[in-house]
Parts: sequence; structure tokens; C-alpha cells
Amino acid sequence: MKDLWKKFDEVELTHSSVHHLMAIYELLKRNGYVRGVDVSKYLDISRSSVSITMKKLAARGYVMEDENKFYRFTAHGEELINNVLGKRRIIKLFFENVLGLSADVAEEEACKIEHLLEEQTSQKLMTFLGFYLSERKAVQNFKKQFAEFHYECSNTESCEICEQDCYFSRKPA
Amino acid sequence: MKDLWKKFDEVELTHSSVHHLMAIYELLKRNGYVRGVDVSKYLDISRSSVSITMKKLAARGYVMEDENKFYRFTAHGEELINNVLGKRRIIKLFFENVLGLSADVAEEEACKIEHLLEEQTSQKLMTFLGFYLSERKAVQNFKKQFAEFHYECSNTESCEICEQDCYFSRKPA
DNA sequence: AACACCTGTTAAACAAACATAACAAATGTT
DNA sequence: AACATTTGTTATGTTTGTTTAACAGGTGTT
Repeated sequence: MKDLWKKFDEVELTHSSVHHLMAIYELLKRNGYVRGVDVSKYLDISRSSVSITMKKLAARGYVMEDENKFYRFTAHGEELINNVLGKRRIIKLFFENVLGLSADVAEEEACKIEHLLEEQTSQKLMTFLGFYLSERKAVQNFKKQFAEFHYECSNTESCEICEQDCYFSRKPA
Repeated sequence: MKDLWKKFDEVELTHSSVHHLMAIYELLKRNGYVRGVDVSKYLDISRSSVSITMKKLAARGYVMEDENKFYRFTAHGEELINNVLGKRRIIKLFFENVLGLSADVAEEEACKIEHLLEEQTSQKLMTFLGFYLSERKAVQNFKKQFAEFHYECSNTESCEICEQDCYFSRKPA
């Protein structure tokens, strides 16, 4: 009937794949090279697991091995990881600067969802941030009033956001 | 080293579980009852799959079966599904009203991430929305200027958002 | 009563992403 | 040269969420 919900599994990159690629990126930057064992230590998973995942990532054309088993990105992989890192940064910025989450929580939240959002979404978020972080008067006024704002929901009546059921009237999960 | 990334798998509800619960919720509302086969048709998956998942959801105390295999929520399950539906609605509202995504895309995006976000995050998002959807002058000015805003990134220089790498300079994945 | 259909369960299989154990090959140490 | 360590691979097992196939029990029709 509704197969909208199956889109979750149709995402190009899994959470796991993203973090393998990020590990390669980080370690390349840090050390100039990456081997399987480096990734395995970085992600705190077994060497065998890394070995298998890397074969998949290589098969999909994201990474290559040289004759000594040192990894590099392909052009495609490079592009992909840069895109993901950009998304993650944007999402984190939003959580931190707009919603006011702590840096740590913002990072965690970004980490969980960054690979799931459409390009479209992160671009719009980027535009929003570009505006929100600008020096405009209108933005400054907005921020000042928002800082003093406390949401009060008349939970007997329906508010414009929650319709029937007030979100705040429910106990946190 | 960094096990922040493993939090993805520590979330209470999987995407799949959430949609089983949502199916029950929807069908209960629509028909007044739900059986396994109804869920299976609604989600377009096999009856056996539903049967197995339901046992898990029952074991976790979210749903119960009556003597004729009709499902109901437990109090805990009811609370949980309401919380999830609230989160989803908030996220969708944000995507639609703030970022300007279409209703369909907003729904899809909310569907993918709603079960992953912390309570804290959705509450802050809720507060932001409460402010953003209010009638305040400051908000109206903000919106008006934002509507005319186009983000221009001098992608040779670093902008305040992207630091080194401009997000827009990269090809979409 | 016999047959067909609907519903739910169980068994066996698969894919993804991990684990452990065993092993092979290269490197380092003495 | 002999031995130990490091690294990567393979084989096997686990968990989650799915599938298909077989089957059991109920209901409905003729």
C-alpha cells in the first residue's frame, strides 16, 4: 500500500559504509596512508570486518588498493566523502547554532542522519544557514526574540503545530 | 577510538519497528481493529514477517494480542507511537515550512530520520517551530528577507559555513 | 461432508554487518 | 636462521529483517 517507508533501505550509502569512508579520509589526512588495520582500530571493529567491507567499497568504485594494500579514494569516492562531510557539517551547524544543542549532541545527531538526507534537503538547509548566520538586522532581531521565547502549548486546545495531540503533553520516550 | 558512530545502532526503535507500530496505529484508527494480515498488506511485506516482528513488539511490551489475534497497544506502546508521530510531524513541518521542501519530500525525509533523533532535539525543533510559525513582526521580517535570499558562496575563499571546502562547489552525490 | 480460502506460524534461506578463530604471508628481532 | 609480531583473508557464527514454502486451524460454500 504505502512503500514510502522502504526508502530507508534504498539509500546509496549505509551508516556503516559512510563511517568506513570517513575513517579512510581522516587517517589519510592524519598519516598520509591507510591500511585495513588502521581503519579497524579507528572504528574499533575487527580486521576481518574491515576487509570484507573494503571489498564492497572497492567493488562499488569508491576506494582502491595499491599493491601493498594501502587504500586510496577513487575520484568518485573522493567526491562522495566530501559531499557527506559537507552535509554533516551543515547539519551539525544547524543543530548547534539554530536549535542550540551542545556541540557533542549536535555531532551525534548529525552523525546519525547525515547520510539519509537528500541532496535537496541539505542544500536548502545550507541556504537557510547562510541566511541565519548572516549579519542582517532582521536576523538579529529574530534571534534576540527567539532567545527569549518559551513555547507554551495550551494542551487542552489544539495548537497550530500539534493539531490534536500536543507533543509536549506526552512523556518523553 | 571513536565509538560515537555506533550510536546509530543503539536507538530504541528501528525504522522497521516504527512502521509496524504506525501501521497498527493507522489501521486501528481506520478500521477499529488490526490483524497481522492487515499490517502485512499495509506495509506490503509478508505475513510471516509481520508475525515475527509482532512477537518481538509484544515481548518488548508495546502491543498485545487478544484471543482472536487482534492487536492493541499497551499503554507504553501508545505513548511511544504518539511520541514518534509527534516527532515526525514536527520534522515534516520544519522541512516544509522553514526549508520549503514539497510536502512529499518533507514526508519522506521525516520518515527516514524521525526515529533517530533524541527527544531533546525534537523538543528544541518544536520550540523553534513554535516561534517560526508565530505572527511576530520579527518573524515576518525574517521570512520576507529569507524569501529573497540566495546563497552565494565565494568558493575560492572559505565562507563562514563551509570552512575549507565549499559545499556547493561539489557535485551532488 | 468435502473442498476452498483465509489467516497465522514455523522452517529454511538470504543479505548486511558485525564477531571469532585459524591461517598465510610479510616483516622485525635476536 | 629461527622465532615473534603484524597484517590480511577466509570460514563460520550471530543478529536483524526480510523472503518463500509448507502446514495447521478456522470459516464459508456447495
